[in-house]
Amino acid sequence: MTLSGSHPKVSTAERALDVTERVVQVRGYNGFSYADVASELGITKASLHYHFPGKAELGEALIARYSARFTDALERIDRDIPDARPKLDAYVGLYSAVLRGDRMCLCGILAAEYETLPNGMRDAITQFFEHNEAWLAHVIAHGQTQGSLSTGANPAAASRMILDGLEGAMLIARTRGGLPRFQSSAGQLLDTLII
Amino acid sequence: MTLSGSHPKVSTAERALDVTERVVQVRGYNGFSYADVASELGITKASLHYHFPGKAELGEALIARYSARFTDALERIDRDIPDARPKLDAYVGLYSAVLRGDRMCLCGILAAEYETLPNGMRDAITQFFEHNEAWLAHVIAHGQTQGSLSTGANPAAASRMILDGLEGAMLIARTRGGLPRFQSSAGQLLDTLII
DNA sequence: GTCTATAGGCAGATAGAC
DNA sequence: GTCTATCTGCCTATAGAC
Repeated sequence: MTLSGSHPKVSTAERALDVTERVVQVRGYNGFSYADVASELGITKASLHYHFPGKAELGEALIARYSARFTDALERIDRDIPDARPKLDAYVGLYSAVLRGDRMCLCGILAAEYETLPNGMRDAITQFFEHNEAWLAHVIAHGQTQGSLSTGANPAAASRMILDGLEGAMLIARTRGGLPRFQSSAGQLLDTLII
Repeated sequence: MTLSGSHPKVSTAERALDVTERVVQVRGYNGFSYADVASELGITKASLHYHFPGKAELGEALIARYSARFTDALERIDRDIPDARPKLDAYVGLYSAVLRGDRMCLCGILAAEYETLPNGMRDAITQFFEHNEAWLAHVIAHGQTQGSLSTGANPAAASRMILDGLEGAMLIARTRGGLPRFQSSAGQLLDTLII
């Protein structure tokens, strides 16, 4: 971490993760190659193998960084926004930002390829969804005791519906409707779920 | 179509579609090869190329058959079940049957790989989702005029929420929770949506 | 850290015999 | 319709020089 300028130097490994993250979110894990990433970085495939020994390790590092950032974002929402419904709106905002870059949720697209992935990646994907569900359930439960939010379903069931609905909405919006369809669907979901 | 026995002869092309359908629903379009399908059929890759000139044509034939069957199933539900909510339950049942075979909805898994697919496949996927949404909207609107069903959302919005929710629930259930999680989530979705 | 060179395998696809 | 044989290209991965 540099303190000097507005353009801190970024390691090659970090830039490789940036490029890989994008191509995987667009084309999937089975739809990208070391050659894709290396050529965009301006290095060779062999150099990329120096930073990440194999595709599996690159994939695992990818999810690890993505999950850590997502966790940070969730903690920030929890800290900065007091009421439950605005928290959920901010959660939807995270998804909107991804879709705006014509990307799919990383773990959503990897979930589709689940059966072809190495075990380390599978476990990390499972944990990502578990953590998201737990955070949503916590926000909903807290909103209920706070009195700022009420729903017909219990927190665990409501959190599953939100996670499923948002991932599905992203998946389908990328084939037609794009961001407007996603936002309309996501807004309707929260409006219907929160009484 | 044979009328004779209980084991009618099935053409190689048809059997090839059966195998391809399964491997794509499990591993995705970028996760299977001509070799996979040919070896399971007990023929060579070259023979498979006789029936389907290329992977794109095989993929297009696959969606065409899948969509036609799905359309038939929807028509049957519409004809045989009078009330809206049981129709929607039967619709969910179509998804449950797919997941029971450890598969993902064909067009759902292909939606994840959308950016890597040939144009013919993309268009067919879009149409599949459009048709599903239109059918759901029609069922909901009909149930409303019938008086057997009411929802806070309008039929178009409700149909999007159902489609998104079910596709997302399938996607995530395959990584954890399986069929029980899907059915719990789907049931909750309809219960919440239908007032 | 990055390179050149290369290995070994599998991909999708075609020609032509039977 | 199915086969053998083959092509070309891309894939992941490694060895070893700089």
